[in-house]
Amino acid sequence: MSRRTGLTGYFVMNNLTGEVVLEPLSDLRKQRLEKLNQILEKNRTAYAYQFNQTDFAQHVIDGFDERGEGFDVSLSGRLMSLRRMGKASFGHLMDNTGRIQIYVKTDQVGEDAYELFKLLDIGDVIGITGSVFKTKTGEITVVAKTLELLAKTLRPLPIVKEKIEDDEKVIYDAFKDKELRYRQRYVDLIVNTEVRDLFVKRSKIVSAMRRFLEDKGFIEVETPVLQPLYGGAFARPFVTHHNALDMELYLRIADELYLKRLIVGGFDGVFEIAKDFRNEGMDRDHNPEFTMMELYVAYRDYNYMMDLVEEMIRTLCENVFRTTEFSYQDQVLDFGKPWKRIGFFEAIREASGADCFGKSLNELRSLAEAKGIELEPSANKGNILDALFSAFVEPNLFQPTFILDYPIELSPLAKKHRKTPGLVERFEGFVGGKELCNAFSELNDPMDQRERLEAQAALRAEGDEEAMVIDEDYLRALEFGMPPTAGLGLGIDRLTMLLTDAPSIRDVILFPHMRPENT
RNA sequence: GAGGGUGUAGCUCAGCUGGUAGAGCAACGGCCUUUUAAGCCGUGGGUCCUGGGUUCGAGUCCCAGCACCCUCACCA
Repeated sequence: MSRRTGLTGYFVMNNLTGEVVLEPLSDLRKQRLEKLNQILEKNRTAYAYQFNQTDFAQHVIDGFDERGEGFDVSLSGRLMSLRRMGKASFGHLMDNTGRIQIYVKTDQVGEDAYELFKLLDIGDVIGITGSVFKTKTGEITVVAKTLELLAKTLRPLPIVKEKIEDDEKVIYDAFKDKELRYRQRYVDLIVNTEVRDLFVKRSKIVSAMRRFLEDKGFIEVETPVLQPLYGGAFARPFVTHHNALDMELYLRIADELYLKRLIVGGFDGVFEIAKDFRNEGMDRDHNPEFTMMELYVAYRDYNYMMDLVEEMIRTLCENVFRTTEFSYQDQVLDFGKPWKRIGFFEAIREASGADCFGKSLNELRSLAEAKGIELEPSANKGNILDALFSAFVEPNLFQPTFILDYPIELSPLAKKHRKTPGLVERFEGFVGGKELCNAFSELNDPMDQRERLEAQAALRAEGDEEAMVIDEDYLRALEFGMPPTAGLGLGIDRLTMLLTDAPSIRDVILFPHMRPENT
């Protein structure tokens, strides 16, 4: 928070302490404010109300061959480069579509407008009208007939100079400090066009997914973010407080239990694309809030869901990217073929040589320890299997793979396997070494579900903070009868990482979580 | 949580075994009406992340802290 105090400094409040201090202005900022004053003397305002642009940079360039020289256009955008030569200047204007060169000279715009132009800085938002021509070096350019300032920048933009050499864009002194880029994403987006492109792709991925699901007849719904009980995943929640009700509420860790209530209610196919919140560690694959797509379909099982995931990802890749092959961290991913399918125990056996199926807790413990896994004394069967899987199998699952038929201990909401006791009908999809999605034939037997949640409650009582809590209303819903149902959760952020070759989840989240800035 | 790395001008970075801070770009002033990393001449610009300590003297060495990055651990 700050308010302007003339030309000597700003009063700035520290967001953490509430302390207000006078922060002196850097010379660069003093110069900008001085320019603003000069502009105001001749121009009334430096912040316009509107501008009617008729064209966009890229369209002007693309349409040049057809429309020819001398075509009149009006454009608005941000001034991104400036080459002044006395009474004439070149620069580049960047708008929503791209960059185009502009040419401003006194005898075209008039002296008043040129005087104003001299006070502009890189980063200023302007509107121009003018006609299109090609310079003698062959660049399509708009020569300005009128020029107005739409918004003055008071802070210097990190200048990124670029040159086209052999059709390759060479960037000099890129704005690349990761901390600044994440904290001031608005600057990152202005200056680093590939960042902007990535988030456009993310948007297209989500809308292609939505279109695919709607075309299948599923409907999009919204369920509570603020929940009196949380469930649907193993995770610690964020806790908040409702003042009027004077009660604790949790930010959801998953949509699952509410969406299945809707299947009970008679919807045959529902999905939700929304934020979940998990109060856990952060790393390159985890942000405390992240976007999940969850889908539930009545009368189907996990076999149907595997086919659907394959079809959905393939269709989405074709529609958005026109390809099913993606380079991810120097390897090639292929979403065009059916995914590899392998059983959970089989995968562990293949990767580690340990045959864990049907073993007792003590047998599992010695198997794991023989393989060099360190275990908490309190580790249960689920923990040990999970540890073995994470250590030996998960890092090597690069090509799209479904791991299926998990031990029942790891999956309290999944239906028992129809053939093999001790397993549930569940699969997880792994791509690029990451867990991308998780699905099961949903447990719809209310008595079985109660027993499994009670087992979770027992774990909780022993100190497992991530074990699930018993949700009586959910059990009541199941007692009204839920059709056989297939359910899926798929991480949108991770999918975006894979399809845009992003190494960190922070690169696909516009405003990733950061510790507070210490100003 | 552990280990490693980074933090210097608006941006990108130099700065040796300790001697009071530098470059390129940007900015400011001057010249320049087809330039494009425009050019030429000139000028200014710093809480060297913060706080302690050692020292005659600290950007540099020591201690503590903060932020970010990487690896590992934890965590579905």
